[in-house]
Order: sequence, then structure tokens, then C-alpha cells
Amino acid sequence: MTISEENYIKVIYHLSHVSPKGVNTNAIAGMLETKASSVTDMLKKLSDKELVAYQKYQGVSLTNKGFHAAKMIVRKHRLWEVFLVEKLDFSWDEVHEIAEELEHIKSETLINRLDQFLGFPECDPHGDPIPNEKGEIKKINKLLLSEVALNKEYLCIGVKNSSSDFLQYLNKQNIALGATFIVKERENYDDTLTVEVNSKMMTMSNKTANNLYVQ
Amino acid sequence: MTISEENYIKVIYHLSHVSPKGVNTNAIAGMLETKASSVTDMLKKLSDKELVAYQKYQGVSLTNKGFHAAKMIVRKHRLWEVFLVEKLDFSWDEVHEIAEELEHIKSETLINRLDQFLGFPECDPHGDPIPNEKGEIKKINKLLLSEVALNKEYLCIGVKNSSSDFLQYLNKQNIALGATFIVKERENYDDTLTVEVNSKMMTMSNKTANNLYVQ
DNA sequence: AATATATTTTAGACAAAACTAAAAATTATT
DNA sequence: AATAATTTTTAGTTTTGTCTAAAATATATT
Repeated sequence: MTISEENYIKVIYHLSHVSPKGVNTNAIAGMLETKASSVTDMLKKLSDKELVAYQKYQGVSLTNKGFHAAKMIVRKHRLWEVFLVEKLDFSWDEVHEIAEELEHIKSETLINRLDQFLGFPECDPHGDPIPNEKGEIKKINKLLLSEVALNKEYLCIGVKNSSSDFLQYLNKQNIALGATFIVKERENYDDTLTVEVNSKMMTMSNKTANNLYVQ
Repeated sequence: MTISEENYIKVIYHLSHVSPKGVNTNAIAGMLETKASSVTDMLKKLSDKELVAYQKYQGVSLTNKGFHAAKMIVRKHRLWEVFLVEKLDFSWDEVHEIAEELEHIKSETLINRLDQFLGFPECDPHGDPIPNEKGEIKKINKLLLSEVALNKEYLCIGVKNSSSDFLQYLNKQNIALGATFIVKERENYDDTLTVEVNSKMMTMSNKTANNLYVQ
């Protein structure tokens, strides 16, 4: 697989969680910042390689082969992110771009040794689960902070949006994985929350709360 | 720079140690397993980018810019090799191929953090020096085991040939960086050596001795 | 010095992955 | 159901890096 093919497979994988009935050409083009016509070309190629099931005008989905390939790419991406944060002291908002390159390094042995070196982590620095060698993903029960009961303690276990803007905002607010939240009040008008974050009070927008996974 | 451009620059760098008066098109083609005509095309491109000084039929050499770029690629390659051997327990004959891929990862920050994480190593697992952040290379005084005085102790500090065949042969003979050698006898006919390797006697061909750097 | 051999370059072509513009199919709206 | 709007595909180009075959230059040999 070329890097380009891998990027398509990965994007189709992520989009098929949102639209499981078949991923749109345009959606793929949007994610890859390319044109729909380029996507069509690539879908034919991936279809010939039996990585996707593709019918003209009907969207695509991954075959078993493509699904497995996608999970291996995600596995690499997330393991490298752990490496960058845990071993090289990058912060969670800096790692995505570099991992986008590292995820295309071919060696299976490399990635399995890296996994071992990192102590077989289950999640990446944003709380996303890391597929194991076989492609199995441990499902984690998670809630959005925006949907949580009042006056109960929750633990921050991930972010739904891992854009560096959002992550930098969280850094500024001292919110990281492992932070504790107690929602004290929910404003009816705009769903603004009053939250105790690590024992300190703050006001949190619904948009923010809606991008924080807790347990 | 594309991966292909980087590979050309790196090969020109290595070949210019052997032929400092200008590197041949054919030599480059040989190293990259491509055709001379492809090399000519690429040399024009690299010349336009001012990475090499190129005159038709006269061979190429690196400009200062190209020279620095080459050293940064070599730096990455060798640091990743140290990482693979020291942290992921690869053996010195397994790392070259993987490092060939890793050396093209773009981030400067990444490589400097990796350098720090590894404790600013001066040599890679084959004893080759690692350029620092500025591209400076610490020159190491080294001799070939084939040229050494009899009955004096020498330390193995590198290999001249780092093909996996040779490295695997050395593994089998329990020769690694740090091994001690005392040459007891040199056969006049074919320069075969009788060597004490880590206090154990062995017979060593001239070809082998000629590929071992000692101090 | 003339010729033979080897090396290097040019010219033209191809595959991969992208693009633009136009055509076709699907979906939404009246 | 007909038309409008949107989405997707096709057809034809472009760029990058490669190739083959032929031409040009340089080097070696007689």
C-alpha cells in the first residue's frame, strides 16, 4: 500500500463510524483536502485491491481486509503518539502531525516492539483506544461531560475533538486526562456548566463539555 | 524535499567521500538501483534547487546547502538506528532498512528530542559518527584491524561494511562493538590473521579484518 | 590521431495521484 | 411528477519520478 492509499483507508475507517451505511465521496474529499474526482479514481483502485466495497454513486465501505488494514494504521498512529508524549515529552496538542508521518512506516516488528517498549498502552494521549496486534479494540464505556449527572465525580478519560486549538485551550484550563469533574449546575438557557475541575470552580461552555469524555 | 530527492542527496554525500572530485551518474544509479537517465533528470532538479553543483558530463558535488541537508538525513538515520538497538532491542544487522524509512520523517523537533532521549550518542550501532544538531561530526581516529601492529590490544569501534551478511557473521563469531583484539600472527601468503578476540583465539580472513575499525 | 568503448544526456513515453471542466446520476423541492 | 440542486463520475491534463532507445560526449586503445 502506498501512503496515499493508506490515508484513504484511514479516512474511510474514521468516517464509517459516523455514516456506517456507506461513506460519501465528498466527505472523503473534505477530510483529505482533495477533490471528489480524485476520490473516485482512488476508490476504483482500492476496490480493485479489494480493500473497499464500492458501487458507483452508492458510497464505499471497507472490506474485512480494508478494515484490518485501517486498524493497523490507527494502531501505529496511536502508539507513536504515546511514544512522543511519554518518551519525548511532547504535549498532546503537538503529536498528531508527526504521528501522521510515522504511521506509514512499514515494519510490523517495529510496531510490535514499540508496543512492548511502551508497556502495551490501551489508549493514546487523547484517550482513544489502541488496537492490539490482532486489531482488537477494547471498548471503553464513556460519557460526554455535557450529559452527566449533577454533583457526581467523573474522571476525564478522553477528548472527542483532538484539534490542537481545543487541546491548547484545555492546557490553559489545566484540564488533562485524569482530571476530575463535578458538575455543580447546568444553565437551562445555553447549557453552560458550573464545574469543579480538580477542586477548582470554573464555568464551562456546552461546546467544551460536549467534547470531553468522562467515566 | 521529497523522499526521492533526499535519497539522492544522501547517496551523493556517501559517494563523495570515495570520489571527492565529483560523483558519477552511473555510481549514483548503481546505489539507488535506478537508471543513469533517471539520475540525470534528478540532478537537474537538485541543481535547480541549488542542492548540488552539476555540469553536464562532469559529475556532481553537493553545495553547502546540499551538504548540510545530507548530514541532517544521516543524523536522522543514525539516531533512529540507536533507538532501534538500544530501546527496541533490534540487533545491529536488522536496523538499516527500517532506518531508511524513518530518516525521512520531517520534524526537526522530533529528531532533537530523540537525540536527547538517547543521551546524545556520538556513534550509531555500527560505529559511524552521528552529526549533531548543527551538522558537526566528531572525527574519530580509527585503524583497520588488517593494518594493526602485532601483539597490541585494540578495541573494536566500528565496521567499514555494515551489510547484514557481514554483521550476522560477526554475531556468529561473537564480535561486537567493544570487543578486544590482539593480533598474534599475520600469514604472509594471504594476510590471514591469528587473533585473540575477547581472550579467545580465532583465525580471521583479511577480508574480515579489513572491515573492522579499531582503536 | 583515429577509432572503439564506455558513460552520460536527450527525447519521448508511462504510471500514480492529483487537477479542471463537463456529463451523468441522485436527491430535494416545488 | 417535473424540475432544480447537489453529488458523483468521466474525460482529458498535469506533475513527479521513472523507463527505453537513441544521440552526444568523454575516455581508452590501438
